[in-house]
Amino acid sequence: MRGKNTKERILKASLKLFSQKGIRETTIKDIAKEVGITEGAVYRHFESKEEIVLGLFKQYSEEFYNKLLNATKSGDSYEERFKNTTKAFISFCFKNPSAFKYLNLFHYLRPEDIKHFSPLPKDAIWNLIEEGIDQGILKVKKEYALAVFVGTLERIFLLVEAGLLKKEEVNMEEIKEIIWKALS
Amino acid sequence: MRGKNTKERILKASLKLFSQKGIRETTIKDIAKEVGITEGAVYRHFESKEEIVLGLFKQYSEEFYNKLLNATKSGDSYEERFKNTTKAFISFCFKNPSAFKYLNLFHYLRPEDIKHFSPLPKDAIWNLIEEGIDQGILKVKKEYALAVFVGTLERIFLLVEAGLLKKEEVNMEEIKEIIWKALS
Amino acid sequence: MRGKNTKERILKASLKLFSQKGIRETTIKDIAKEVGITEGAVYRHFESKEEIVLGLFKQYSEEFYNKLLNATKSGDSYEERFKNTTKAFISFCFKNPSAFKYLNLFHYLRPEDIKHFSPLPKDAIWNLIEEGIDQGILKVKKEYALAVFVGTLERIFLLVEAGLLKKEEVNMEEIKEIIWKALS
Amino acid sequence: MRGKNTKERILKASLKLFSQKGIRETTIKDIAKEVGITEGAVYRHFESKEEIVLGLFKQYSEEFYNKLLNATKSGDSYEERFKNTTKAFISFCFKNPSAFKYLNLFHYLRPEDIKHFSPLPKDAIWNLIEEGIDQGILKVKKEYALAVFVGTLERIFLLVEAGLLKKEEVNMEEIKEIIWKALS
DNA sequence: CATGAATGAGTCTTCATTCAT
DNA sequence: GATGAATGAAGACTCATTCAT
Repeated sequence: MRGKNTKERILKASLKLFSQKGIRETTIKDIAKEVGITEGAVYRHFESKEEIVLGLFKQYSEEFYNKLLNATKSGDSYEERFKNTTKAFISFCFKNPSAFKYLNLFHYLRPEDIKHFSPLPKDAIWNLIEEGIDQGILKVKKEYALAVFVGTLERIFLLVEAGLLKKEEVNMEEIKEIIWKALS
Repeated sequence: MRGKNTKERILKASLKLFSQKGIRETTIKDIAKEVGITEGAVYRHFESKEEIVLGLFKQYSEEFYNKLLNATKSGDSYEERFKNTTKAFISFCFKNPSAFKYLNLFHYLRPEDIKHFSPLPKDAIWNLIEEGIDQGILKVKKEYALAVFVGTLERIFLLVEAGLLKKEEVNMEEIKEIIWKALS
Repeated sequence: MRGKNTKERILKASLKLFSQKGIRETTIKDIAKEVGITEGAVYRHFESKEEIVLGLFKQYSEEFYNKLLNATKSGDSYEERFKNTTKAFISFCFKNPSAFKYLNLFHYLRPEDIKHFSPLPKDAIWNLIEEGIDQGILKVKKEYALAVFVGTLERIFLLVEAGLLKKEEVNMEEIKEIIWKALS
Repeated sequence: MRGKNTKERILKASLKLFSQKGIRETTIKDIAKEVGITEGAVYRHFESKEEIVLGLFKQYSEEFYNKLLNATKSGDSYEERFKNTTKAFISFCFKNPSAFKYLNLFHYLRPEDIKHFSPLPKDAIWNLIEEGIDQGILKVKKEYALAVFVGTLERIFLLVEAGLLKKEEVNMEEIKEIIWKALS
């Protein structure tokens, strides 16, 4: 074992580059260079570029899902659980901006691939919303609720990424209130 | 007649393929075949693939911007203008799904390229929102308002594209109300 | 059309190199260099190396089969047809030594691939032999007869190729007599 | 015990794989896996893949030669020695099909390499044939005799390998008669 | 002696672009 | 204006060989 954690380092470098430049635009050589090894070495750890691509999606998709799922369960009232879920969402975005960008990339570039994975992050939110509607707390069509929830938070993230909004200016409490007001 | 509008046909075919498969995944040969010409002929109308890519962005970005801008001006009250803008947004999405998907691709894959263009569709919305805030009608931070507006509508579109929401079920009136409630 | 008959020239060069060095040992670059083009150009004419490999097998396998089949039908007596078939075999070998070597390569390297092709050269001989046995002219098990016929002639060819026997010393008449004696 | 005879086990595994898939198609990793060791370990026993390739040829070429040579000497009459040699040939083929296929591979893929080795199996037969001709027992040109002898037996083997002839149906006595009739 | 990570030189294949016709 | 053959620079992947452990 010459390098330590090479597999992990490859995944990390891949995520970074994929989210920065895109999947097709990132070559195995780019990844190898970022890690500090040669192209061939990558293939000792992964059978193909596709394995890296899908492996990363699976890993972060599950991680995000679990974070959201936990949040949907933590809190005394429905509203608190709702709030915690928006927090968890925003929190994941900003702690793993590369991962979040990467996951979103799939909506546009590889919608077909997404179908093979479950559960997906949105499923956690979906369930939360359904529950809110069943209890009469949320008052809008569930698809609209999902769109407001996910769409708004994703855009907040993109505005920060684009430099149009400062990270420090992101006030989770306020954002949660806005979404809550829209749906209830 | 056959050779007429070849440039337009190339753009149309490119948009279709780019939005379906991605830019990198679409070759000049693919485009030529879709148009019914040969590879070399494409280069009689465009200097490079990049010219097509950016040309398309410019064209639809401007078209979308203009549609939105007009909408922000048409209506007696601010609320009506706001409503008309959401309608114009949704309307553009569903009439030009390829173009909308294509424009969004740039947020993830080529954020740098976007900066060279102005005005961008969001600028029209941005102005509308600023105005609403100045007049005390909208009550939230303008970045949040933009996030809710654009994020929600984009997600509605994506849900339809993904088959999770039927086009017929999209009720503009209701959606406008939700956004309006969130921001006012 | 910059070069003439490029496709044909690729096939010719491939056959030559494959039969000299083996299929795996011959690269697309080797072939391109032999033809006087670049690697990429090969792919305008063939989708893959495999297409060249199998295409060549099919082409010469059929040609050889047809030559043999015609020979099995030309002649008044069975013996004369038999003789003509040995002549046709030897004749094909020496006129197309590359092709013959190439076809034989498949017995050792790609026996599986052979199964997908029919008819094969040996089928023509097989039928001739069966007929001879049915008529009571040939007196040995048909598999043995095939082995003597094909094995002997192939070895004659290999001895010439190896420089152990001069082409001019190959006396078809005599060889036919030997085989005939063995089987009748 | 496990590490014992590793060299032999590598050779055995290599022969098996080479004869099944071809030399180029067999990787050091394949061989190592078959033996149950790792790639690096192979290089503790052999300096290169080429050393294995040639080592195997040498080993089995000599073994086959010796078997044939012994047979050419065992028997009271020339005819009996001739018969025993055909038996020895067939016997070697069927007891070591991998080795026989492997040796034959060289006729097509690496004729140059063969020249460096002597004696070769055919030399034993060559001498037997020359003797038969000198004694006036065999009546055909010696090259033809060699072709009939070796070609026929090799083809018998290939027919069995291809599943076109059952091993049980191979009657050495009869085959020897056919060859003898052809040459005497 | 053995491991298996890493190297580096290929190998097949793709594709934007050029250019002779 | 159009064709499609050819170029040339990459890109994904392979594999014999080396080497740190």
